[in-house]
Parts: sequence; C-alpha cells; structure tokens
Amino acid sequence: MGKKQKIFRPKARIPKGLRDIPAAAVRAEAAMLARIREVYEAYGFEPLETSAFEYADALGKFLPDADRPNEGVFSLQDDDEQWLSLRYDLTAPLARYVAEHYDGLPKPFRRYQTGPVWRNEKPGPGRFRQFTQFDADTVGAPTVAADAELCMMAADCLEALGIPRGSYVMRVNNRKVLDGVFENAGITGEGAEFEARHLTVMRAIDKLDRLGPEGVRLLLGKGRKDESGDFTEGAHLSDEQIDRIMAFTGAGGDDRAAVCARMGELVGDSARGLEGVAEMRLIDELLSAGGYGADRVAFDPSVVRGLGYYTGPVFEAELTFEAETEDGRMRFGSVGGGGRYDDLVERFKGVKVPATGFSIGVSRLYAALEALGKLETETVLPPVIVLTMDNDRLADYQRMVMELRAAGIRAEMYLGGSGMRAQVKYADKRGAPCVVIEGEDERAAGEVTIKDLILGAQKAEEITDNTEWRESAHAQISVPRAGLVGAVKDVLARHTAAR
RNA sequence: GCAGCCGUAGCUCAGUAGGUUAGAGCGCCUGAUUGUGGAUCAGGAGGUCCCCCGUUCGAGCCGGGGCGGCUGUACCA
Repeated sequence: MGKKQKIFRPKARIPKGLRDIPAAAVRAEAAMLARIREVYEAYGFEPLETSAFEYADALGKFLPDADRPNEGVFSLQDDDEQWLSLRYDLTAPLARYVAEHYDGLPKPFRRYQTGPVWRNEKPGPGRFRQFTQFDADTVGAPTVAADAELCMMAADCLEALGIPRGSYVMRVNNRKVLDGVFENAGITGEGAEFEARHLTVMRAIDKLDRLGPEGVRLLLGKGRKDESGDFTEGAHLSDEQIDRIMAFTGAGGDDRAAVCARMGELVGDSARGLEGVAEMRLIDELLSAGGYGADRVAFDPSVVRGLGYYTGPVFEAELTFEAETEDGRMRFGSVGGGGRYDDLVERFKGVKVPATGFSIGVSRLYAALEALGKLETETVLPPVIVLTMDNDRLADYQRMVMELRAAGIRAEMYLGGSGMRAQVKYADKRGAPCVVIEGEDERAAGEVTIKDLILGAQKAEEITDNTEWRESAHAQISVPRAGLVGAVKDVLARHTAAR
C-alpha cells in the first residue's frame, strides 16, 4: 500500500534509422517527384507499382546454407513458413514482375517506379534504413542506345530540378572494359578465389574518392590499416598490375573519344574488353548526336557502381558542388546510378533478357536541393480558422467553414477545447492568414469580424506597450455576415499579391 | 562487425572530495492584462540522473557488465 502502481509506459520513439517527415518536407518531396515523373513520362516510360514485400527467394537474398534470408534485408515468415522480405531496391521486384508477366508485356518493357525501399544496415548521417528511390528501366533492349538514353534522361532530370549545368555530371564506365583491363593485366583465374579477388579490386577502386590513390594502391596490394588500427586485407596484386589498374582509373578526361582510345590501349586484345570499348564509342556517338557534351555526361573509368549484377555500361549521377552547412562544407557526391544487368530476369526465366536501368536516390537528392535552395517551397496556403466563440453556436461556425470551402478556400472550424486567446494562438501557429470571429457582439449586429493575422504580426513588431497593443485596431474589420466570403477573399488577395 | 568518444527535463546544459525533497535557460500548458497572436507578470506539468550488479552508513558522481548515441572503418544488392 502507499506504493505507486507501476504502469507500463512505452517509450515514444521512432526506430533507429527511420524518420518522420513533417508537412513542408512531404510537400517539397512530392513536388520533386512530380518533376522527375514528367521527365520519365516524356521519354515514354510507363508507371508501375509493385508490393513492398516479396518472397525472399525472388529477391535473390536467400541464404541456402543458413536457411533464412540475408541479414541485410528485413524479413519475416508467413503463415506457411515461407520467408517474406521487404524490397531493398526496385530492380529485383521489376525482374520478378517481368518474369511473371513476360508473355503479356510489350518488349522492350519500359517502366518507371518510385517508392520506399528498406535495408537493415547501420544507419548514419544521410543513411537511413528506409529511403526512397525513383527508377526507370528498359527491359528487353540489347542495344546500349538504351543506356545512353538513360544517361541523357538523368541529366535532364537534374536540370529539371533546378541543378544548373556544371553542378552535376553523369559519369559512365563499362564493366566489360574493366574486365578487359583485368584480363590484360593478367588478373585471371577461376572459381571462388578469383571472384573474391575481383570483388576486392572493385571495392578498392570504389574508394578512390575517399582514400585517394595511395589508399587504393594499398588496398590493391597488401592491405591498409586505418586510423583506428583496423586492418583491411588487400588484393595482393603485383606492382605492375597495380600500375595498370591505377592507370585505368585515371584514364578519365574531358574528351570522351580520347577516353575510349585510352581504354582501347589498356584492354589490349581482350575480346571482352574490346567489346566494351566499342559500346562506349557507340554511347559517345549517341550522346554527341543528342547534344550532350562531356560537361554533362563524361566517361570515367573510376566508376564501378557496387558489385553485384552489372554486366555492361554503369553510370552514376554526381553532384559536383559543395554546400556550406552548420558543420562546415558538405559534398553530396552520388545521387543516383544504374547500369546494364543482362542476367537478372534469367534467374526466373532461364532465358537471357537484356536490361538496363537508372535509379535516383530521392532522399539524398532532396538533401542536396535543400542545401542548394532549390526546393519548391510551400505552395499551399494554410487554412482560415473560424473561431468557436460560443459552444452552442457550432452549427453556425460550421456553416461559415462550408461557405469558405465552397468558394475554394482552405478553412476549418476550431475543434480544440480552449478559449479565445488559445484559439488565436493556434491560428497563428498554423500560419493562418486570418481568423473569422463571430461572438455575441457580432451576432447582435449581424456581422462577422475578420482578423488579419499576417498584417497583425507586422504591427506587433512596432508595438511594445501592452495597452497600445490591446487598443490598436488589431488589423481586423467587421463586415455583414453575408459578406464573409468576399471579405476573406480580399485578405487572401492582399497576401498573394504581396508575395 | 571492429575501434575511439559520449549518455542528467522536449532542447542546450549545470551539478560543488560520494551527503537531505536533482537545478537553470529555452520550449510547453494554465491564468492575469475588461472577447484577440507579441511583450510583461503569476502559476503548473514534465526526470526509473540509460539499465543491471557491486563498493559504501549513503551513488547522478566510484568500479564491473550491458544497452543506446556519435565519429572513423568494414560491409552495402
């Protein structure tokens, strides 16, 4: 007795790596997605939505030995014990969709899709466990004209979002060329050991921007120890091999044709490498025909784009400007990427279906636009608030709100339980342009009072004395009840004109 | 995963060799200023001092373990 009952109170907190998005950001992101969609539509892509969950084996992340899906994907078991996983990108579900509906689809099949994807990884600044991608893919097109088109479209998207030419660049490379360079450098072999080394080399190249050439050389050789003392095992290439790889990664430049020529030298007589170089030449030709110079789409052999399924051209959208933020400078780097994956549908169908796609990292691009000041800001005016002065006249207030809405004005009746002062504070916090007041006095006179909150806020800056504040006209007018809509419209017109 | 730093109110933090009912600013809520946002004034809510174990008469403070956060690194379809 006397002791307080312990009641269980769950802690109100969002799971780590996830986030809530407030109104202004929801609107800004929607506006951004609409811009991208316009560009994708213009290129002829059709929308598609697929489910958030897929069978884990369809995502290709099922671990046969462990008898459960990969750690990196959020998974759960269905009633029938089958594993379901949240999609970790939009490409694997596309492959499943195409395979499932193959016969009925036009080939090539061109679709765009946006939505959240989930990855169960360690979150960090700008890295979340749920984030949004916006993809466009062409499935069933063997020609690299499809790849060239995606690069041009990506550039168009960035410009449509207000990123000026020169502040971004699409960087393009080709897996076949990379393979050719490996072959020519004598990095050959078979089986798992070769695969592992191959991966190690690509991972190393991928870190070029962060670790610099010296760091990458270490990773290509014996290995590298970082500041914390952690050691990363290297690829154990010979010095000569390292030189060749480094020469390749440094072979980029302002002239696409010149880059192709250098690529040609570095692949030697590797058939696969030469095939890749020919693809790059064709892409260059198409880009040039489209008027896309190297300032927009450049060839850069240091682009590797992850590891997994890419089989030909790979590309990355990079923002090249730096932004000043609270904690110093910030580089945005890659905001999207893609490439050719000729094997993905084959997993389901057994037949090769050539495909290529591009994916925009919406959340990162959003952050970049925010820093650039290029977000499309609030276009929705906050609602007009009708105060509830008398609780037995609610029907009257509701009628006012409906009249305003019928006239196309966002409006709401105050639904809280507080007094007049709190109601005006509420309206202020909502950013309402004005409030409508009908108390005892107004009703007796057959009027309503319209109080202009924006004009009032300006006055508040000038007034320090309380009595003056209270006695001032408060930027409000009274009009006959029948003139409600007209008077509110006048206030709104003043503000939209003042913008 | 590995390493380093950190963990007191919604936020930013204070907390005195271990010593009573743990504080400040801001924010939030209520009220006053004769039915009105700001200013001012008065009041109020909100804390398992991250958790557990230990040392001690006594732990926010000391020791051990755990959890969480930040930073770097690894992985990242």
